[in-house]
Amino acid sequence: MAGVSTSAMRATSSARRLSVVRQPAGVGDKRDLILKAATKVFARHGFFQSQVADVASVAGVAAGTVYLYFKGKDDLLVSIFERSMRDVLAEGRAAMAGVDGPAERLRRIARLHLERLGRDKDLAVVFQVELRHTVKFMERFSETFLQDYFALIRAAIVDAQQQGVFRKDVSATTATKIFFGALDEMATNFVLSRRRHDLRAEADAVVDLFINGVKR
Amino acid sequence: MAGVSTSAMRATSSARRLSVVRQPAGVGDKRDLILKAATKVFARHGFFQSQVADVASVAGVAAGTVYLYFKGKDDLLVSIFERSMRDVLAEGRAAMAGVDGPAERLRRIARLHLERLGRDKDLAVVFQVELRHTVKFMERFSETFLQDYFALIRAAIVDAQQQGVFRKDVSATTATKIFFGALDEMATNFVLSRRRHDLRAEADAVVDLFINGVKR
DNA sequence: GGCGAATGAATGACGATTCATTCAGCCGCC
DNA sequence: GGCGGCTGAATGAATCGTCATTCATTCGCC
Repeated sequence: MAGVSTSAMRATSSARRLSVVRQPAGVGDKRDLILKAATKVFARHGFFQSQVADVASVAGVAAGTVYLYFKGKDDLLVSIFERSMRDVLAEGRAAMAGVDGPAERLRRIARLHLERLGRDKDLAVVFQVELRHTVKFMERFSETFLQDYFALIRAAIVDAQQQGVFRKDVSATTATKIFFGALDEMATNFVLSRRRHDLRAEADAVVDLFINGVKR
Repeated sequence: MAGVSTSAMRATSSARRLSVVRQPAGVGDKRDLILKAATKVFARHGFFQSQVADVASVAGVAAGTVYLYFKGKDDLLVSIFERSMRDVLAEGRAAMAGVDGPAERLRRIARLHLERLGRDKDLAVVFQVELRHTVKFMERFSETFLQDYFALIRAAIVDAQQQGVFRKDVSATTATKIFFGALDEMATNFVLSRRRHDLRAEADAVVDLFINGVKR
């Protein structure tokens, strides 16, 4: 515990070099540090079983310090969510630019989706499990993140339909849910299993099946 | 509240008629009553936000009574899960019997899956949201229920592959996850939205897309 | 010396669980 | 048939632990 504390302090102070205003670098770093610690702790023990004091100690700060950066325990979860969400959507939109083939677009989304979660398992656990604690929370989750994310997928599908590449007799909305659902299940499976997963291959499999079906 | 209490007592005592041993009928009823109340309360407020006292009061019993039937709060959740699970699997297996076409089998599973959840929204909420609180819990969930449920789906797919109706170049396991994931997302969507859903139609859409894909 | 950041012990609330007590039906005895 | 006492189910107020949060104090830098 002393070790964690010490290294955390070293990290903070070294990041503070040469800035006139100390806020930006220092504050950003500590906020990040706490958020990262919270992700880890929540992933390992679950949100309700985690104590703020644990998060603080993993971050190498005192319990009270958490409250200098966050409104409360809930705010930690919300912040983890919002930060990642911003990144995902930005990355997703960027990846869409300049890609035309609908199959290729869906493949990009699928790979991005699974590879991002594959990169940070703690984050994946928080997204697949901890963020779904409450209908209240999930509704909020849906209304912001999913809304936009679904729109991204849906746009690719609608385009393909208009180009005559995809069937027009399936609702784009339904197809979107199915595509997302398949990806989400892959992610959950990855989170729950100890085996290694070739997430890129799984992403491709989802796209293949979504487009071609299982029929011979 | 007095009303609830009274009717609960009436139910109990009326069930007690003419039995030499009073346990069986009476106990079963009260356990059920509490379990039903727990489903409702957990669905509305979330497991961690729910108090045992609330569950008790909805069931029309005193807080302490809950502990005569269940080991503790967790046990309520686990029991809801296990009871439904038993039913679902039995119903699923029964529905498989005597159906040959793989498409038809999948359709049966899909309809059963969504229609069951559609029938009792509180139960649906508990299954889609509350049962996924913790990686620990989800692992348990996976290892029992999903294991068997996946096997049910997988068998249908493997059969179809062997009959030459489905492609053999996709892993049956992967296909199973995708199929389940799609259904699960439909269910979650239903749980989170206020709109009415034609769950039978959605089940059919999932099967159609799963088999034929979106390609024109 | 003064300032803001950080600390962490103390507080207060909350809620799961317990258990001493009540209650109702039933039995055997007179 | 009626009565006192037994049994075990049910009660719910009190207990006990557990944290989230606060805030008086300290720290370290300009």
